[in-house]
Amino acid sequence: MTTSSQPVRPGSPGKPAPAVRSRVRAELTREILDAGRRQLGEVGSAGLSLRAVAREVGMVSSAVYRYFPSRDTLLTALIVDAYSAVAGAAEQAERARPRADLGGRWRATVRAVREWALAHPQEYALIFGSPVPGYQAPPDTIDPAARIPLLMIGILREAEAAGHTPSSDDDRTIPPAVLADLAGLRSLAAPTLSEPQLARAVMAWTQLIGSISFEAFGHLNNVIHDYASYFDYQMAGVAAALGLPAPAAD
Amino acid sequence: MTTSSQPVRPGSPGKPAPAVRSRVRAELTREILDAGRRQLGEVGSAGLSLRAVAREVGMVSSAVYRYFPSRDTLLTALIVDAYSAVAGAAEQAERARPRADLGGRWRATVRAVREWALAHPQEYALIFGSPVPGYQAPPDTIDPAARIPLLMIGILREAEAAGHTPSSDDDRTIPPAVLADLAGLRSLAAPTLSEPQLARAVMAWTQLIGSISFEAFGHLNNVIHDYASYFDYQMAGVAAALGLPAPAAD
DNA sequence: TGTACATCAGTGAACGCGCGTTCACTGATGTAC
DNA sequence: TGTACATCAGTGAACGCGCGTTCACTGATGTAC
Repeated sequence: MTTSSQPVRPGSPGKPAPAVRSRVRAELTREILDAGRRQLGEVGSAGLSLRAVAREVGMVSSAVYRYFPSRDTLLTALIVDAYSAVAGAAEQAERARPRADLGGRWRATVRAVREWALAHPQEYALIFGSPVPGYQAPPDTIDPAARIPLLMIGILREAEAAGHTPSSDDDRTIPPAVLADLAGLRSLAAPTLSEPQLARAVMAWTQLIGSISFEAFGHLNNVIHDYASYFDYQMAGVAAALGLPAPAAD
Repeated sequence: MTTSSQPVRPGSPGKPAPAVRSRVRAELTREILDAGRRQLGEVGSAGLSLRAVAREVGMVSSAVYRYFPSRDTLLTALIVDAYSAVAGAAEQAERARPRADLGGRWRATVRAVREWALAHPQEYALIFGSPVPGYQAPPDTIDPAARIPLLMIGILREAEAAGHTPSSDDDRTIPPAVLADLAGLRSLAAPTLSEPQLARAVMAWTQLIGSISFEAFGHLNNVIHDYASYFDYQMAGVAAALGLPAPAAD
């Protein structure tokens, strides 16, 4: 979606420069997206304007239409990019922990999401805030949006395989309608996890984004001052409820 | 904020109609706000326009300035109204349960918030979604925004007085920075609640709004289909963690 | 009760602005023979 | 290697639109004597 032209290796000296044009095209596409991202940071998604983006890239406004056929297409590309960026940050942080440190991998994941959100507030708002009115997210956004939840579920599956499961203090019976939804999710993403554990996972995901949104949108502004500590405390509780072991010492 | 003119009893026949003008003014102020609310439902907060509101009320656009000195003032009034509306809905639902049914009062509160959000998605997005870019919420919004959290804390205080406290399975030590913030909150709002319980209360508030936002903004669109059941299940877990008794039978 | 003046609500025109999108065009880059 | 043609990127003008806000004005409602 982001770059629809074929990738070209920059320095292949054999062939006589076959795709100068397409290389330039890819570069400009990226420049436009970068400018759009900067725009987003200043005026938010509803104020994103093709003309302002064109101005920043140094083009005339109509030229942008060679790259994105409409404002909504550009917005979609930015949304996909944002999902990919936050997922990439989370995956990278998670990968940096030793495989055996399941608690540490979980913590690295949630911390990375929070840190990315604070570093890119408008991009975060674009994907996790109110939907842009009149804009319908195309299916292209589904896969990138699923990466973080899948990453979290992956950790839980490994934890289960390693014998880490929640203490069964929360053995409420699950209503049938909820069970049905969870069964569907299980068949899609996590055949080995139990329904109660899957329910906890979905709630953990909700709680992660809910907490970051409260911080980013200022809803606990005069209540919690050291949000990093509060967030860690909150997420440690979530991890414990999921049966994850404490993180290894740093 | 909403209505700055003095209330006038419509049918006081003694005095010779002292304030026809101010009564008309109050009515028109309300009409403008209603139109603004309708606008909001169609185009979202960023697209809210004074001119469109004026058109809907049947005024010329400049006439609106007799009632709201700028677009942002109108937006603020709408935000305050939205906070008041959702808080009013929650308080009313809570009040309808028998005082002794602490679990039922809690459940009525969270359900009322969810139902109000689903019935007024754009107003919900206005107060709990991404902040309107370039708009700074004035202090007028703080009190109405605090009503629901205070309602929830009130239930917890009564529960504590009645001997309902969480089973101490979550007796993690709280980091000092978090403790300090919670102590500040306690002195403001809930002198009798313990810090761990206050922490759980803040998280419950986060989880409530996080869950409703996930539903309203479509983040679990193809995962949870029967969201009402899922929401009840989730919130029952939160209530149990807070030590609240199960709701009385309906 | 009646008149003179002050207050206020609403009008209509105008300001300067930015927006998304279309279109005919120029000139440069690539391709086929 | 050289020429003829096709493709493509970017230009500049124009379209029709809606926006927030200001301002001098008219006429109706209220107030003081």
